[in-house]
Amino acid sequence: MRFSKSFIHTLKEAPKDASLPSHKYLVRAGFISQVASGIYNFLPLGKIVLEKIKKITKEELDAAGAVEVQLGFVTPCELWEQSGRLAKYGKELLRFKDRKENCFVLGPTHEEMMVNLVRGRINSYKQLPLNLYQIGLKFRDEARPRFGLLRGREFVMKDGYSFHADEEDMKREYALMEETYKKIFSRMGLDFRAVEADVGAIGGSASKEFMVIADSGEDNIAICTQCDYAANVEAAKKAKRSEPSEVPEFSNFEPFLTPGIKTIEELKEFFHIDPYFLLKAVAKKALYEDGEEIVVFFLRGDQELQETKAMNAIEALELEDVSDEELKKAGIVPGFIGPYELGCKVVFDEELKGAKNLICGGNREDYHLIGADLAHFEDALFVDIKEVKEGDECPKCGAALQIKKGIEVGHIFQLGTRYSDALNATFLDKDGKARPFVMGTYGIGISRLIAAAIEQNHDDRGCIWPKEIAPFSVDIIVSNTKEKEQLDFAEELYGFLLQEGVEVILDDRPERFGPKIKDFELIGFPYGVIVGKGLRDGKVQVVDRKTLEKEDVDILNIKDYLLQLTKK
RNA sequence: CGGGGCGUAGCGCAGUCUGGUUAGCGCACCUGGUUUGGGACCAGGGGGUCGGGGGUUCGAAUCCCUCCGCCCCGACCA
Repeated sequence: MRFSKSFIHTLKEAPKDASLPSHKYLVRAGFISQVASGIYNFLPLGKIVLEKIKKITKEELDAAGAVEVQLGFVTPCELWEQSGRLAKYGKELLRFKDRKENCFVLGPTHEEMMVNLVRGRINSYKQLPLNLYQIGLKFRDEARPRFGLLRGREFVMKDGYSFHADEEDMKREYALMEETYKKIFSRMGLDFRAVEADVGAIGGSASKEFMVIADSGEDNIAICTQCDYAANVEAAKKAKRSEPSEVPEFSNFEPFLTPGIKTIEELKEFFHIDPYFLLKAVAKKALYEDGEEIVVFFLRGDQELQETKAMNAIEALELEDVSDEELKKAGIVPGFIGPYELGCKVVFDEELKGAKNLICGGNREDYHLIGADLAHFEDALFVDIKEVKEGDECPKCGAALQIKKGIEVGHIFQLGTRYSDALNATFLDKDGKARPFVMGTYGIGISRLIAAAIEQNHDDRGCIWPKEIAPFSVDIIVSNTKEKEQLDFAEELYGFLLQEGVEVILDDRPERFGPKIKDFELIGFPYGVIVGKGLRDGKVQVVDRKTLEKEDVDILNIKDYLLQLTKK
């Protein structure tokens, strides 16, 4: 492609509404432009990258035996009613009516459509398994779209759904998809981790997220520094700790006057005790489908509550903070909350099972209880509700965990029969009995990957594209297009590389050197060839975008040099 | 949805508080010339419903009402 005819328009200044590097650079370099909140145009450069990502995804999925289809973007409300998601999905579903007053939604995901497509066509266990996928637009009317392509309302997603006769076969496919996803993201040159994820209210089955490691990520993930353990903090575990060597001795279980001493920090000072032996109470308001209640979560004093775990523990839809006033109204004494005779639901962290020699709140203003032994609460709910922190021990190997930020670019899920049940999609098994399909579902954020790649690979000059998804691998810069020798040489090199199948762009614009090299750096082509003054001495310069190092190359060798460089 | 901010040329902004020539600057764009290895220079030029509607006023980008859009923090969300 010739730069002069390519509809590439770079900007010197970033649009003011961009904040993240990927957003700024993708707009400045002319990859995308904003249409409305969370909706973007893909300009020629952006389109090339998008197609490359699609292509890699398709190749690997096809190789794994999945089959591509394309479902309607506009889907009838009826299906959503059948699955029960029309109400549940809420405002994120963009609904509208056609001229005949039929209700439709713009598909935010396609479980319903895909199940509907398969039911009636697959009738026998002999036709299973089946893995169908599509790469296409999704629309979710997000409350707050942001960060450019990272969280748009309209976005490109690959979504796949597999159908199986039994759980075991579904798990086999799930493992195959995990391997396939790893191949896909590796080919794209990304630093990523497959992490264990929260399965949430759907429950029961496993789920993994694929995270591109980047500081601007919205998810926190715990990664083992030694083994391959990695998990979203919403699901991360840590190894069981051994008790501190210094155990406090309490002769009795009794109330103790602690005037105005409320926080863990204050208690630690007051009693000169390791917070390990303090019982921390975190009160939350839990919302359920049919009401709400106050729940108190207890942890050791040196731990923090992980809200997603806590929410799952009591099967709540949501947890909200409670004010001191609300607590008092419920007869709870903020600052002095303990498990004894507390008039609400309590949950203990699993680490507290059988714990003793504790200090806990006395449920009475200015009193704590010392020498508490949780053996009294044997029948209470003990589950993992604590947040994993930097430096905690890995549950698999015991080495230190580190916490990093990640951008979720893929998610695989053992779905089970949730949708096939709801939509009555069944097949006949060997015994001629009708059974619901056992399903898996697998997603990749295709357009989000464009932004994620740049969040991970950029410097203060612009994008640094991984080679596999870069728009063009070589940018031939003609330093001065009025110098006939330069232009002729560049044209010849351009023709040669095209013929050799190298993805090359020729910067033949009648600009000076400055803007051209700036654009090279901003757009982030992997290699630049500067055809300029050095030509007199029989040299051109090759620039590596990543290192910004320049190397003089003899014009007699440049063709081989470039072929070598861009060879896959 | 709660809190904050913004809306003036394709992009970035000044002007608004304190109403008053023809609404200005940088970049980009067009013409001519010079220049040509790190976002050139000189001269000339084109481009504006000042987000929309309503109001106050002799007079509104500027004051008031209202609607819309966009961004940020949070809540939410795969």
